[in-house]
Amino acid sequence: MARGTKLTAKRSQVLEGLLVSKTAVSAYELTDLCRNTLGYELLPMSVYRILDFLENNQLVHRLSTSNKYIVCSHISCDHQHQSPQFLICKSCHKVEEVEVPASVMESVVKSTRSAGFTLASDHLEIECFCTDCDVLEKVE
Amino acid sequence: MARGTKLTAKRSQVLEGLLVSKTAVSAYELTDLCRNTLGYELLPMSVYRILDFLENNQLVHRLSTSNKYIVCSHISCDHQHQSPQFLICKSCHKVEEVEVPASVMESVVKSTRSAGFTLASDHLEIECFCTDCDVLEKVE
DNA sequence: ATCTAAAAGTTATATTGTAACATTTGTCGT
DNA sequence: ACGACAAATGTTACAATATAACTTTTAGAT
Repeated sequence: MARGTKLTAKRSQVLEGLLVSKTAVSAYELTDLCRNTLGYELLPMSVYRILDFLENNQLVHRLSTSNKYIVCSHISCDHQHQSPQFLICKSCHKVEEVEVPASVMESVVKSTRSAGFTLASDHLEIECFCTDCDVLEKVE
Repeated sequence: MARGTKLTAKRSQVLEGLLVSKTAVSAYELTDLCRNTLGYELLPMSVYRILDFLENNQLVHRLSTSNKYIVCSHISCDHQHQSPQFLICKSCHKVEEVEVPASVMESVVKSTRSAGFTLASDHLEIECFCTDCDVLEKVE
């Protein structure tokens, strides 16, 4: 792991919460999950801080589209991967992770650069509806 | 405009606020701007509702990455455009709009479909740092 | 053992977003 | 024009999210 890096007990607990969770969760949802399901004593403030740490150390992704967090799927690898692209259901927040094709990433980097910007995220987020929710959307 | 569609006085005021603003703004920022700079009587609740309306009528884009709003740049056109891609400065929220290359959009649609998802947004959002803020980031 | 920096605890509060219900306004048929 | 109905807006209260500021604890280093 990078520097400034100790995976303390509390941090492991939060990470465990994320590993247990099947969907992306908010800081508060994660706090509840850790307390109610796993029996850990944690307060939202700590969870926010720890999520910050975990994000900085590439252990979790923060989905800014939904303000939720999801564990990095390559948490146990030590080699490089393509950038992840998260398909996020707007309705139920189910998340599907796929790799961003290199060509797409190149295009994004290129347009970013030529506008004088620097890429600030390690992934792409796409707002979607999953199969289940898509049906519901149309019924309503 | 689409159905259910009346651009009332209040709605115009909110739209005017967005047109005046140089960066993407949150609902609360927009409320302040409308009240303080433009002298309109508006409450956040109304602004939320009106922004909803404006979004549904393709007059504004909601940037879910930052929960801010920006006026649609093609507000006065009647022809079709490529999907916009917003480069959003994480720090100062300056927004640059560029067109998404057709090939990129195809790829996104394709990966979305093959995961069984349906695209739910009319644009892409890329988190960046602009030139000014990028420097600051590195100094801190 | 003591000093120090990092981590975690604690409390309060700022910010953002919505629910629920009341009132006003505009549109339509008669 | 009149009443009826729907759409829009007003109003209040509150839920949910996020952070600031300060205190205490913990883990290493010397």
